Amino acid sequence: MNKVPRLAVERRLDRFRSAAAAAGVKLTHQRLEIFHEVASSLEHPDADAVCRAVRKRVPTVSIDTVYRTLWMLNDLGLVTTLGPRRERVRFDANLDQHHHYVCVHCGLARDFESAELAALRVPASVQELGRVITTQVEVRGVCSRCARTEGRISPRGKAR
Amino acid sequence: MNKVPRLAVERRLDRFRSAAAAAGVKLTHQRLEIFHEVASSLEHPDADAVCRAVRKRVPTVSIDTVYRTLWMLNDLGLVTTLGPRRERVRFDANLDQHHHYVCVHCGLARDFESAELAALRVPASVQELGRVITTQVEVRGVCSRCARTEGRISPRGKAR
DNA sequence: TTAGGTGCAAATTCTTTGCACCCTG
DNA sequence: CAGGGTGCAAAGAATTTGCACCTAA
Repeated sequence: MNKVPRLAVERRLDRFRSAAAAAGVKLTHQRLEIFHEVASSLEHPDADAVCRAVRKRVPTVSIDTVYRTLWMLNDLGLVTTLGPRRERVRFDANLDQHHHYVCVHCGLARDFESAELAALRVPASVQELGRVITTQVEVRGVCSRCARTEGRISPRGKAR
Repeated sequence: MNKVPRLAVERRLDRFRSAAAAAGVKLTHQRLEIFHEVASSLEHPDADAVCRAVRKRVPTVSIDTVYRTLWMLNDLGLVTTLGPRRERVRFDANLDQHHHYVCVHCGLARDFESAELAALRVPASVQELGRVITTQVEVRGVCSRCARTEGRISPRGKAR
């Protein structure tokens, strides 16, 4: 349950300040606290966890501000998401070892296999975290159909 | 937009039939159609897509039966999920190339880095699908804390 | 000052659950 | 025939949105 090194957090906050200035978004107390929480945590918290943590310092923050801020940070490229990217659960009947290519624009998903990937082993640091059950590669990109359709792609704009 | 080869679908259906018998669950018309839909699709459909497809053949299936069936198939180990595993969106402020270890039991997530993984390149078949933006490895397992707590782990039982 | 940001409450969306009837084994 | 399975309707949970007031720049 370590923390992100102080220096790294500072660097991230600085990056936020510049990005905010560049994008013309305001640096509110709430936003700084929300970003600080994500930037200093190794837990990859969800919105609710961020909200609860931030409330210790800003008791009035609301969950909707947390969501709005996190997605804004995502749009600014300052945070990414783990697991669901605003998608629903999807099911997969392919039980063979395989990996996924997912289009961040339309959600298209395809399996792929790779002997090279199948051969790789996870580093020792991972073994220390616990037992390993599966190892999957998730490649995110823009599928050729979307690339054709859109002049410019926003990895997560208004589109849902 | 190819299909899963007929033979592979048959094999999957057979596996379902045996697993169902072994687990003592009934092989209803709905379940067969639902599994057939997932087993023959390359799309990794979500519950709603499965429901719509199945309704073409069984107009009365309800979305809740689809959900119940899909999770049952998951519990039987006949399907897996892509992306969200019944989790919420989680945020990550680490912008360096890294990978994730996620405990399927408690949801603990940790970053890890690996020169070996960073060096690997995706197969050509993936390039054909579209442009690649990120490549991340997701290792799923049971963290040591959960392994200690639980005698036996169900990768997704009642626990939520 | 003033446009963008916040909190509140209400709306949405996705998913799950209770229950009475139905069908597989 | 018995007990699990299904559909319906309603509940829940997570996330988003409309709006009036607030505040950083």
